[in-house]
Amino acid sequence: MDGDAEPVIGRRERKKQATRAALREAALRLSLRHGVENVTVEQIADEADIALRTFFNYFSSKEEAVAASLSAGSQELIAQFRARPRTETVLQAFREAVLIVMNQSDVASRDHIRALQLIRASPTLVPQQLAVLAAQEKALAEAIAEHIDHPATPPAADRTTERSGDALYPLLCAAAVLTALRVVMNQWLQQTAGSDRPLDTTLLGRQVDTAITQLAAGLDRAGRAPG
Amino acid sequence: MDGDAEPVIGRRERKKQATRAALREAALRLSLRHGVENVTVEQIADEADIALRTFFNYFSSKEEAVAASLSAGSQELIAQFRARPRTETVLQAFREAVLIVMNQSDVASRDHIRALQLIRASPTLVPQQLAVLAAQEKALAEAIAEHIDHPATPPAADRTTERSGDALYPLLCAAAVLTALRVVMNQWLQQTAGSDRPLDTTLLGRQVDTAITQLAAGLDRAGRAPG
DNA sequence: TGCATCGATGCGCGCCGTGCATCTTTTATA
DNA sequence: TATAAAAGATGCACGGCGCGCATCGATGCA
Repeated sequence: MDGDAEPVIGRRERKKQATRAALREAALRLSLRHGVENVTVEQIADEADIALRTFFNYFSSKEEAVAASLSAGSQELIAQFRARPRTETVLQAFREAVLIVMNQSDVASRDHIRALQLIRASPTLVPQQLAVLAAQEKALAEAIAEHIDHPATPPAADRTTERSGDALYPLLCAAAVLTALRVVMNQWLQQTAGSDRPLDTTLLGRQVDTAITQLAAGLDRAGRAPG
Repeated sequence: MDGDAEPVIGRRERKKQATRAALREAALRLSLRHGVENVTVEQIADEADIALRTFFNYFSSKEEAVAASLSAGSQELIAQFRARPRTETVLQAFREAVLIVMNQSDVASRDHIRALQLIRASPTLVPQQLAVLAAQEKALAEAIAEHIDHPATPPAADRTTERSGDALYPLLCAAAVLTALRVVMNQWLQQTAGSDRPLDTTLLGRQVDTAITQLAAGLDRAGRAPG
């Protein structure tokens, strides 16, 4: 949320961010080159020209360092969702936010995609991806609650009986759409595996639309017709 | 899927399963008593009276050993879903399967709940839980595809253009309902935290219904009414 | 009964993650 | 500017982790 852009940042803070970025990028680069399993923390620290001990001041494992590349894009998605006008429904707003983030050809965005590709290639990182998503869920749930003007923590504590459905909605909706996005992204990454540069976002956009449409339609289906 | 019940099982296989179960139960018991962080693999092996080295022949970490208690319940849920008649819609069938599994007062089921409680208490295990869910997704997606009579791998490979929506559905639906179940279970475990024995499944049943109903309704909502 | 197979075990090694003490850089203050 | 305080970076050491390897013993089979 308030992650960026205090105008006054000392040299100390800048160096910390630089160190963190160097470690994050080194972890991603080496893991893409040699595979996550074949990279040691010491190699990552050397590549970034940082002491081994210092690595652990920033990340508790190499997996966490790689996953850090995901985190940025995740927060960006939440921010874009919050920027959508309230005239849009929740699912409409989410769709637009996804497309905006996808079409950013940022450096951070590129690393985000690369990290996702890496995760597809190495099952060790799947839990990390899902952990990032879990954190995203909480943030998006709050954003959704605000979007529909449903205060997250109602001051009146007496109506605890039947508001359970309403209290559930933001969590459920956030979890569902992020899960849908994950499924679509996985399919898209699978289809575009191998090709490096172009990254056809139009196809991804169509698939996001398909998934959100199905969610909005209720995604129930009848069983096989008898006989 | 085919995990159980060849009638002829030699002593060797039985001992293997016993060893695995002993390690799994020891890991869960010690973790519940002392917290996951404060338990070493050596303690688990000692508790189960198994050599330390042998532990790693079965699990690659204590987290994996604890998560094994989840896996059983997960597979049971898929099996119950497959057993539902095709006259039920996908979401109806899933709801019934969940309730059946929840009301089993099995020993395995009890361990399943205890493992979930343990996960809530120790963030180290969240990735493991999500990893189990990821595996569940794949299995449930296949079950859903069969339930709606949608062959997972159609022999005709020519219609690759517009069947993307249909191919997406099982994955999307499986991911969505399992995510919903996870959200509801987390809320329920939070509410019932502290009380050991009763485990009010009726409340859980209501919340599962609420979540599935919202999914079936499309879970879209309008933004805050302007001005 | 003898042999082949396979799991359990002990040993050793390299990596992981962290507490602690120290050094260096940055920031605040006189 | 000079100097002290604060905070991050680094080196060191230690215990746990995860696994390859060789060996032993139990099991299954002829």
